Amino acid sequence: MVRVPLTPADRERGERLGRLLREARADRSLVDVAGAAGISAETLRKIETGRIPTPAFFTVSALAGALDLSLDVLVAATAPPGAAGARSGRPAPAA
Amino acid sequence: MVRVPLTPADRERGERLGRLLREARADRSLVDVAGAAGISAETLRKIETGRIPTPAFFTVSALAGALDLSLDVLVAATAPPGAAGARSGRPAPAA
DNA sequence: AACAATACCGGTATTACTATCACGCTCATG
DNA sequence: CATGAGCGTGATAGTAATACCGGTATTGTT
Repeated sequence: MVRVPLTPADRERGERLGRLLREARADRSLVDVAGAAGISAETLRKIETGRIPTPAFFTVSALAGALDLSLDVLVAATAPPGAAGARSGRPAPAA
Repeated sequence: MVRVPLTPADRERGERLGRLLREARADRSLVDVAGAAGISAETLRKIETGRIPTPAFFTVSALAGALDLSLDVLVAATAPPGAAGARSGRPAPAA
Protein backbone atom coordinates (compact mmCIF):
# COMPACT_ATOMS: atom_id res chain seq x y z
CA MET A 1 0.00 0.00 0.00
CA VAL A 2 1.75 3.11 -1.16
CA ARG A 3 -0.87 5.64 -0.36
CA VAL A 4 -2.99 4.99 2.66
CA PRO A 5 -6.70 5.34 1.91
CA LEU A 6 -8.63 7.89 3.89
CA THR A 7 -9.91 6.63 7.19
CA PRO A 8 -13.48 7.20 8.35
CA ALA A 9 -12.05 9.67 10.85
CA ASP A 10 -10.57 11.63 7.95
CA ARG A 11 -13.92 11.77 6.26
CA GLU A 12 -15.66 12.90 9.43
CA ARG A 13 -13.11 15.64 9.83
CA GLY A 14 -13.74 16.64 6.24
CA GLU A 15 -17.44 16.82 6.96
CA ARG A 16 -16.83 19.09 9.91
CA LEU A 17 -14.64 21.32 7.78
CA GLY A 18 -17.30 21.52 5.09
CA ARG A 19 -19.97 22.29 7.63
CA LEU A 20 -17.95 25.14 9.04
CA LEU A 21 -17.28 26.60 5.63
CA ARG A 22 -20.91 26.42 4.77
CA GLU A 23 -21.90 28.16 8.00
CA ALA A 24 -19.38 30.88 7.30
CA ARG A 25 -20.77 31.33 3.81
CA ALA A 26 -24.15 31.99 5.39
CA ASP A 27 -26.40 33.79 2.95
CA ARG A 28 -23.85 34.35 0.23
CA SER A 29 -24.11 32.42 -2.99
CA LEU A 30 -21.98 29.34 -3.45
CA VAL A 31 -20.77 30.38 -6.87
CA ASP A 32 -19.97 33.81 -5.54
CA VAL A 33 -17.72 32.50 -2.81
CA ALA A 34 -16.16 29.95 -5.13
CA GLY A 35 -15.37 32.71 -7.59
CA ALA A 36 -13.91 34.87 -4.86
CA ALA A 37 -11.68 32.01 -3.75
CA GLY A 38 -10.69 31.19 -7.30
CA ILE A 39 -12.02 27.65 -7.35
CA SER A 40 -14.85 26.03 -9.25
CA ALA A 41 -18.33 25.89 -7.81
CA GLU A 42 -18.41 22.12 -8.02
CA THR A 43 -15.26 21.86 -5.97
CA LEU A 44 -16.59 24.13 -3.26
CA ARG A 45 -19.81 22.16 -3.26
CA LYS A 46 -17.94 18.92 -2.74
CA ILE A 47 -15.84 20.42 0.01
CA GLU A 48 -18.90 21.74 1.78
CA THR A 49 -20.67 18.41 1.53
CA GLY A 50 -17.62 16.57 2.76
CA ARG A 51 -16.98 14.70 -0.45
CA ILE A 52 -13.49 16.16 -0.57
CA PRO A 53 -12.27 15.33 2.95
CA THR A 54 -8.72 16.58 2.55
CA PRO A 55 -8.60 19.59 0.21
CA ALA A 56 -5.36 21.29 -0.75
CA PHE A 57 -3.87 23.69 1.74
CA PHE A 58 -4.07 26.75 -0.45
CA THR A 59 -7.58 25.89 -1.51
CA VAL A 60 -8.75 26.08 2.09
CA SER A 61 -6.57 29.13 2.55
CA ALA A 62 -8.26 30.90 -0.34
CA LEU A 63 -11.67 29.96 1.00
CA ALA A 64 -10.77 31.22 4.45
CA GLY A 65 -9.67 34.46 2.85
CA ALA A 66 -12.85 34.78 0.86
CA LEU A 67 -14.91 34.06 3.96
CA ASP A 68 -12.71 36.11 6.27
CA LEU A 69 -11.96 33.15 8.51
CA SER A 70 -8.89 32.30 10.54
CA LEU A 71 -7.19 29.07 9.56
CA ASP A 72 -6.11 28.43 13.11
CA VAL A 73 -9.68 28.71 14.31
CA LEU A 74 -10.75 26.51 11.44
CA VAL A 75 -8.39 23.67 12.32
CA ALA A 76 -9.24 24.01 15.97
CA ALA A 77 -12.91 23.69 15.12
CA THR A 78 -12.33 20.72 12.83
CA ALA A 79 -10.49 18.85 15.56
CA PRO A 80 -12.39 15.82 16.80
CA PRO A 81 -14.89 16.73 19.50
CA GLY A 82 -13.23 16.05 22.80
CA ALA A 83 -9.76 17.21 21.91
CA ALA A 84 -10.50 20.60 23.35
CA GLY A 85 -7.55 22.89 23.23
CA ALA A 86 -4.94 20.20 22.87
CA ARG A 87 -3.99 21.40 19.45
CA SER A 88 -0.24 21.20 19.75
CA GLY A 89 -0.01 17.65 20.91
CA ARG A 90 -0.76 15.19 18.21
CA PRO A 91 -3.05 12.47 19.54
CA ALA A 92 0.15 10.51 20.11
CA PRO A 93 -0.73 7.83 17.54
CA ALA A 94 0.78 5.00 19.49
CA ALA A 95 4.14 6.12 18.24
CA MET B 1 -8.27 20.26 -19.39
CA VAL B 2 -9.96 18.89 -16.35
CA ARG B 3 -7.38 19.74 -13.76
CA VAL B 4 -5.32 22.79 -14.35
CA PRO B 5 -1.60 22.01 -14.06
CA LEU B 6 0.32 23.86 -11.43
CA THR B 7 1.57 27.22 -12.55
CA PRO B 8 5.14 28.39 -11.91
CA ALA B 9 3.67 30.78 -9.35
CA ASP B 10 2.19 27.79 -7.52
CA ARG B 11 5.56 26.11 -7.41
CA GLU B 12 7.26 29.23 -6.15
CA ARG B 13 4.69 29.51 -3.43
CA GLY B 14 5.32 25.88 -2.57
CA GLU B 15 9.02 26.59 -2.32
CA ARG B 16 8.38 29.47 0.06
CA LEU B 17 6.17 27.24 2.19
CA GLY B 18 8.81 24.54 2.30
CA ARG B 19 11.50 27.02 3.18
CA LEU B 20 9.45 28.33 6.08
CA LEU B 21 8.77 24.86 7.38
CA ARG B 22 12.41 23.99 7.18
CA GLU B 23 13.41 27.12 9.07
CA ALA B 24 10.86 26.30 11.73
CA ARG B 25 12.24 22.79 12.04
CA ALA B 26 15.64 24.32 12.72
CA ASP B 27 17.85 21.77 14.40
CA ARG B 28 15.27 19.09 14.87
CA SER B 29 15.47 15.92 12.84
CA LEU B 30 13.35 15.59 9.74
CA VAL B 31 12.09 12.16 10.65
CA ASP B 32 11.30 13.36 14.14
CA VAL B 33 9.09 16.18 12.91
CA ALA B 34 7.53 13.97 10.27
CA GLY B 35 6.71 11.41 12.92
CA ALA B 36 5.28 14.06 15.20
CA ALA B 37 3.09 15.31 12.38
CA GLY B 38 2.03 11.81 11.42
CA ILE B 39 3.36 11.91 7.88
CA SER B 40 6.19 10.06 6.18
CA ALA B 41 9.67 11.46 6.08
CA GLU B 42 9.70 11.41 2.28
CA THR B 43 6.62 13.56 2.16
CA LEU B 44 8.02 16.13 4.55
CA ARG B 45 11.24 16.15 2.59
CA LYS B 46 9.40 16.83 -0.64
CA ILE B 47 7.33 19.53 0.96
CA GLU B 48 10.41 21.22 2.37
CA THR B 49 12.20 21.07 -0.95
CA GLY B 50 9.15 22.38 -2.77
CA ARG B 51 8.51 19.25 -4.75
CA ILE B 52 5.02 19.09 -3.31
CA PRO B 53 3.84 22.63 -4.02
CA THR B 54 0.26 22.23 -2.82
CA PRO B 55 0.11 19.77 0.08
CA ALA B 56 -3.12 18.73 1.71
CA PHE B 57 -4.63 21.12 4.20
CA PHE B 58 -4.45 18.81 7.17
CA THR B 59 -0.92 17.80 6.29
CA VAL B 60 0.22 21.39 6.65
CA SER B 61 -1.98 21.72 9.69
CA ALA B 62 -0.30 18.74 11.35
CA LEU B 63 3.12 20.12 10.50
CA ALA B 64 2.20 23.52 11.90
CA GLY B 65 1.09 21.78 15.06
CA ALA B 66 4.27 19.77 15.31
CA LEU B 67 6.35 22.89 14.73
CA ASP B 68 4.14 25.12 16.85
CA LEU B 69 3.40 27.47 14.00
CA SER B 70 0.35 29.56 13.21
CA LEU B 71 -1.36 28.71 9.93
CA ASP B 72 -2.43 32.28 9.44
CA VAL B 73 1.13 33.46 9.79
CA LEU B 74 2.20 30.70 7.47
CA VAL B 75 -0.13 31.69 4.66
CA ALA B 76 0.73 35.33 5.16
CA ALA B 77 4.40 34.49 4.84
CA THR B 78 3.83 32.32 1.78
CA ALA B 79 2.01 35.11 0.01
CA PRO B 80 3.90 36.57 -2.94
CA PRO B 81 6.46 39.07 -1.73
CA GLY B 82 4.65 42.28 -2.54
CA ALA B 83 1.22 41.52 -1.28
CA ALA B 84 2.11 42.92 2.11
CA GLY B 85 -0.76 42.96 4.51
CA ALA B 86 -3.50 42.74 1.93
CA ARG B 87 -4.60 39.35 3.13
CA SER B 88 -8.34 39.75 2.98
CA GLY B 89 -8.56 41.07 -0.52
CA ARG B 90 -8.11 38.35 -3.09
CA PRO B 91 -5.70 39.41 -5.80
CA ALA B 92 -8.82 39.99 -7.85
CA PRO B 93 -7.84 37.40 -10.48
CA ALA B 94 -9.55 39.21 -13.28
CA ALA B 95 -12.76 37.56 -12.14
C1' DA C 1 38.48 2.53 6.83
C1' DA C 2 34.02 1.04 8.24
C1' DC C 3 29.75 2.43 10.06
C1' DA C 4 25.63 5.00 11.25
C1' DA C 5 22.80 9.00 10.77
C1' DT C 6 20.96 12.53 7.97
C1' DA C 7 19.46 14.34 3.75
C1' DC C 8 18.66 14.65 -1.43
C1' DC C 9 16.93 12.46 -5.64
C1' DG C 10 14.77 9.31 -8.95
C1' DG C 11 11.38 5.86 -9.97
C1' DT C 12 6.99 3.38 -9.02
C1' DA C 13 2.31 2.57 -7.35
C1' DT C 14 -2.03 3.90 -5.56
C1' DT C 15 -5.22 7.10 -4.01
C1' DA C 16 -7.23 11.71 -3.91
C1' DC C 17 -8.15 16.31 -5.56
C1' DT C 18 -9.99 19.36 -9.18
C1' DA C 19 -12.70 20.53 -13.25
C1' DT C 20 -16.21 19.78 -16.78
C1' DC C 21 -20.59 17.81 -18.25
C1' DA C 22 -25.09 16.21 -17.53
C1' DC C 23 -29.38 15.48 -15.06
C1' DG C 24 -32.77 16.15 -11.22
C1' DC C 25 -34.83 18.79 -7.41
C1' DT C 26 -36.72 22.88 -4.97
C1' DC C 27 -38.36 27.53 -4.71
C1' DA C 28 -39.64 31.97 -6.35
C1' DT C 29 -41.52 34.79 -10.08
C1' DG C 30 -43.72 35.75 -14.38
C1' DC D 1 -47.23 26.24 -16.51
C1' DA D 2 -42.66 27.97 -17.94
C1' DT D 3 -38.34 29.83 -16.57
C1' DG D 4 -34.55 30.84 -14.01
C1' DA D 5 -31.47 30.60 -9.96
C1' DG D 6 -29.42 27.82 -6.57
C1' DC D 7 -28.13 23.38 -4.73
C1' DG D 8 -27.20 18.27 -4.97
C1' DT D 9 -25.31 14.11 -7.30
C1' DG D 10 -23.20 11.05 -10.55
C1' DA D 11 -19.88 10.04 -14.26
C1' DT D 12 -15.55 11.12 -16.69
C1' DA D 13 -10.81 12.80 -17.16
C1' DG D 14 -6.43 14.36 -15.94
C1' DT D 15 -3.06 16.01 -12.70
C1' DA D 16 -1.06 15.92 -8.07
C1' DA D 17 -0.18 14.11 -3.32
C1' DT D 18 1.47 10.37 -0.54
C1' DA D 19 4.25 6.36 0.51
C1' DC D 20 7.75 2.80 -0.32
C1' DC D 21 12.22 1.48 -2.44
C1' DG D 22 16.88 1.96 -3.89
C1' DG D 23 20.90 4.76 -4.77
C1' DT D 24 24.11 8.54 -3.50
C1' DA D 25 26.63 12.12 -0.76
C1' DT D 26 28.02 14.26 3.45
C1' DT D 27 29.28 14.25 8.26
C1' DG D 28 30.65 12.39 12.66
C1' DT D 29 32.20 8.58 15.43
C1' DT D 30 34.79 4.60 16.49
